[in-house]
Amino acid sequence: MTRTARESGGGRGEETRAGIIAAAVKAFSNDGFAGASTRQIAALAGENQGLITYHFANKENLWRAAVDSIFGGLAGELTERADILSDADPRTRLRLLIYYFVRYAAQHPEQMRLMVQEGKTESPRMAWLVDRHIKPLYGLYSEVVRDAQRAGVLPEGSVVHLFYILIGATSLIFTAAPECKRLTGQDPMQEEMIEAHAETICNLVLR
Amino acid sequence: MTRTARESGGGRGEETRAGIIAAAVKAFSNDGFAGASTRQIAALAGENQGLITYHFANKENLWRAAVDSIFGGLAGELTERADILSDADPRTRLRLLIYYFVRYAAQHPEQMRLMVQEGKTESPRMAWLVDRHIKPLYGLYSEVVRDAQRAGVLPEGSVVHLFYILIGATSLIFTAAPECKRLTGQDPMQEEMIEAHAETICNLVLR
DNA sequence: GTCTATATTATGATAGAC
DNA sequence: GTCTATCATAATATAGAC
Repeated sequence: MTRTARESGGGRGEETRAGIIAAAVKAFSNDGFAGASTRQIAALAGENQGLITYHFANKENLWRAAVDSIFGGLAGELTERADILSDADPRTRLRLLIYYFVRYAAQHPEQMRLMVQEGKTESPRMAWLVDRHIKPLYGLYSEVVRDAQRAGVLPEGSVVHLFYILIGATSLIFTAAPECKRLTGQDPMQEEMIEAHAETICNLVLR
Repeated sequence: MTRTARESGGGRGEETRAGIIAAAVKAFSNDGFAGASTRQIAALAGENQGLITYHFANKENLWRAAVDSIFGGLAGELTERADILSDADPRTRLRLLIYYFVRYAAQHPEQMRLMVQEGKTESPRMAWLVDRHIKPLYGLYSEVVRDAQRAGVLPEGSVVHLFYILIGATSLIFTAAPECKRLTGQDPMQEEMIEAHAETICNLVLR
C-alpha cells in the first residue's frame, strides 16, 4: 500500500511536511511572500529544497499551507471560549475575552504579521486569505461586539472600526516586539508585560 | 562650478533623486526591504536602474533615504500641533490630538507599514530606524500621555502599553486598507470613515 | 547625470538518480 | 520520499561610454 504526499497521518513524510510548514510560517510572516525564499525556508526546516516541490508543488501552495496552519483552529477556539463565558455578566465576559485576545496575540505574533503583510496590497493571495480565514473571524467578532454594545459595555459605533481598533490595540506591541524591546528596554513577550497590556486595554476601554 | 549628487537644491539630478525616493517609499513599505527590488523601484520612478547606484550607492542607502523621507518632519509637526493645543483643556486637547493622529495615519499608511515591516526582526536597519526616528516620537508621545494621565483623562498605566495601544488602534485599519475593503466592503480611506474612526476611538478611550 | 552592458549571485522550478 | 544537479530568470552591483 503506497502513501501519497497529500495523505495525512503519522508517516515520515508528514513530519517533513510539517517541519517545512513551520519554517514557512516564520519566513512568510517575517519577510512576506516576495521576501521569503524557498531555499531559506528549506534551510530553516533543515530539509532539502527539492522536498518543497515534492510536498507543495510551488511557493504559492506552500504559502497557503502556512496560512492554514497559522489560522488553524482559531475560529473554533474563539467560539468555544465565547460559549464558556456566555454565563458571565457582559462586562466580565468582555474583560476575559480581551485577556484571551491579548494572550493569543502574544503567543501567535505571526498571525498579525501575516495579516499586515498581505492586507497592504490587493492580490489574489489577499483575497484568498480574507475569504477563507478573516471573514469567519470577523463574523464571530461582530457578535461579541454587538452583545457588548447591547449591554452598554462598549459604546455605539460600527463594528468595522471597533474590529480594527481592538485588533490593533491588542496586537501591535507583540507584532513589533523586537522594536519595542529596543525602544523601551522592555520585552513585551514577558508574562508580566502581557498581563499589563491586557490590563491597560481593559482600563482604557471598559466602562 | 560642478554640482555633486549630495548637493541639495533645484538641480535636475535632485528631481530624479526625489522621484526615486518616492518610489522607494512605496516599494519598501509594501514589500519590505528584502521583497522590494531596485529594478522595480527604478521602473516605478520611470528612471534608469543605474541612477540608483549613482544617487544612493546601494539598496541599504536608498532604504535609509526613503525612511528619512517618510518620517520627515513628523516630530516637528507633532510638537507644533501639541503646542498650539496647549491652551485647551486636557480632554479637548487629547481629543484633537487623536483626531490629528488618525488623519495622519490615514494620509501616511506607509509609515506604519514600514514600522511593522522592520520592527518584526532584530537587524541593523531596525536599530537605525528606532534610534533615529522612533525614539524622538516616543519621547513626545510620553509627554502627551503623562499630561493626560495627570489630568485624569487617561487611566494610569505605563506609557509603553498606551503607546502601542494608541498607535495600533489608530493605524491598523489604514495599514490594512485593501484588506478592510474586501472584508467589509467599506473603504477606510474615505473622509467619512476617517472621521468615524477617530470618533470611535475617542468614545472608547476618553472619559 | 544619465544610460547600456555585464559580472555575479540568488531565486523558483524541473529532471532524474536513488 | 529524499536528494543532487541544473535550467532559466531575476536580483544587486559594477564598469565605462556618452
